[in-house]
Amino acid sequence: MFLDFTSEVESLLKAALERRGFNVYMEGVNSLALETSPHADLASSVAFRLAPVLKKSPVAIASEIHKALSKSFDLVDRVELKGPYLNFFINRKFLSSVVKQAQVGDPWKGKMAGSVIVEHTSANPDGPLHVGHIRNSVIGDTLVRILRKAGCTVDAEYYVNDMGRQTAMVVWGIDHFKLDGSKADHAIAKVYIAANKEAEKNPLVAQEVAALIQHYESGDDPAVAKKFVWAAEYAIGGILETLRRMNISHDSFHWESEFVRDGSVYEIIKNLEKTGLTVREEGAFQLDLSRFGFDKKMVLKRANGTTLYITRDLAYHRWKAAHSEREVDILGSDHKLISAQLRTALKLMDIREPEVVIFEFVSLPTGSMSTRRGKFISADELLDEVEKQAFIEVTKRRPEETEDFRHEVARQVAQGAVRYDVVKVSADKATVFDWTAALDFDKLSAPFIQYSHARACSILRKAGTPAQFNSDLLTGENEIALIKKISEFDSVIERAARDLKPHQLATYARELAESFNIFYRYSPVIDAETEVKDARLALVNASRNALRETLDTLGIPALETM
RNA sequence: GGGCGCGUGGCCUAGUCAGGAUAAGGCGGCAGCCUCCUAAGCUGUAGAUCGGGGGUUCGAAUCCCUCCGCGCCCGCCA
Repeated sequence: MFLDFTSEVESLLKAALERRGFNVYMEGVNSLALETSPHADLASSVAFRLAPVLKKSPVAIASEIHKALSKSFDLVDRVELKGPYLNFFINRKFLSSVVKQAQVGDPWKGKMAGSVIVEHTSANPDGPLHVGHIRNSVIGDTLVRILRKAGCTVDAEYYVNDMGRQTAMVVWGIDHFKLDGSKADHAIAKVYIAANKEAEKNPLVAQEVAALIQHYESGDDPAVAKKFVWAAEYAIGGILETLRRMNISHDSFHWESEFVRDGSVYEIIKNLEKTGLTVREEGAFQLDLSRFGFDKKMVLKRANGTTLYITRDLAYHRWKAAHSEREVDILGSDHKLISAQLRTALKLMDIREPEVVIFEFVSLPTGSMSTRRGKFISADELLDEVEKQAFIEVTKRRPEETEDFRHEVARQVAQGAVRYDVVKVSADKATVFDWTAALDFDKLSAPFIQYSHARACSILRKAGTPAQFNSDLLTGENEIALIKKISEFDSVIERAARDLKPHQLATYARELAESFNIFYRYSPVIDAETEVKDARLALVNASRNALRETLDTLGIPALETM
């Protein structure tokens, strides 16, 4: 696929540069200055980089390189010299091999290896996921899928914050108010909000909550421990149900308490003590990171002896580092500082640091969300509404279908629409939640891509896949553009897996669907003359497979009819 | 006040990390395309001093400096 073409161009260019003795700039990323371009399948502007060193004009250098290029090509058709640019073009063999490879199996499966732990969602068990949380879940789950597609073995983990103040507040809330029997996570939110309200007017609540934390951490009261575990499990149960609605699941769960019970939190504290950077101030045990640019000290233990989230998280990260070759954390922008401190502390202990993907906040038109104040739009509500709208849209288009069919399509369209809306935006862009946009199923959305896939399936249902075909007959501009787009899947995956940027795959998915739709519009398949028909059917099959794999990697259902 | 992130047509966004050859999509606007494989589609058109200013460079949306605006953080919360 495209990576094969890329590496051939790289070796051609490298060999030519060596032949001319131009190996000055052969270090570093993209030293050959290769890029995709409207002027070529792959273009190099390396001549510009060599010009100041060689003291010659870029045009002259490009010309010399061009002359020095080997003439024996495999996937390259020709190299055109265009002023200072070297333009590489793919050949017929490449196009044919893409169509052929894409007929069966998963030719885009990457060659990356190694075990990766991706921690995502890890929302506190104090309420349902809201439209901000799902940015974490969708980015995380999409990265899990991308890394797997790239060839890695991935463990998706949920870190359950059962020891924090929020959970203690929930436990206190359950003791003083009634869970009302609504969906577990929503019921938990109600008592949590009520408890917070109570705490605002009654200072005794804070004391009781602190006592709960102490008892749970010391393990001296089995009844308290039972309450914490029950509350967290109850809330997480509801959260997982919501995640399932979005086609998201975790492979393993680690509880904060696990790292207290096995003593590793205390080992961490001991190890940090050895750095000589710890101090006791006002009774609290703290780590001074000022020499690394953090003006606030990192508190490891409260004055009352209990540990904090950050301390337990250090222990969890030590465990993750020991059980993987690469670890990724998905965190909201409110964790920027704390995660930087965490990485510094890990470095001090000589523990491998995680790669951290930070996403910016999702806010409401009325301001930022808050579970504690009950100010949020839940993921369940969003999914319900989107599904309702999708049902209306399906019914408009397929009124003759059964209600079951329309509901099932609506469910899968909604699932995709919600995921795509979230993943299509780069993580470092803050967004404002907008109902109108969320309920719009037009071009920059999952249904657009699902629809292309369904169209391909429809053709294949009618005409089948050809046993024999001659892909050299696929010479139309739209056909060639589509084949190229299909071939790019592997390079998109590799890049997204390396940079941890799932939105790049979302962009690719849209482009792929667009290419297919244009082909669909201009290249009739079923009515074409036999040989052309078979070749086009093969291309439809290749497109269907590429669309299916792309959707699958985005966690979006690939509907065969909609 | 300090740290980090963001600022691209009326609105939302890609491109920025690895500087290159006419700044790319969507929504909305206007004008077209269903005797033709699902029109959740396709085509055309109008609309951008890439937040402002300076700098580096043969070349800057992209790198550096500075200013402005917005977001997040600066808890013995997570």
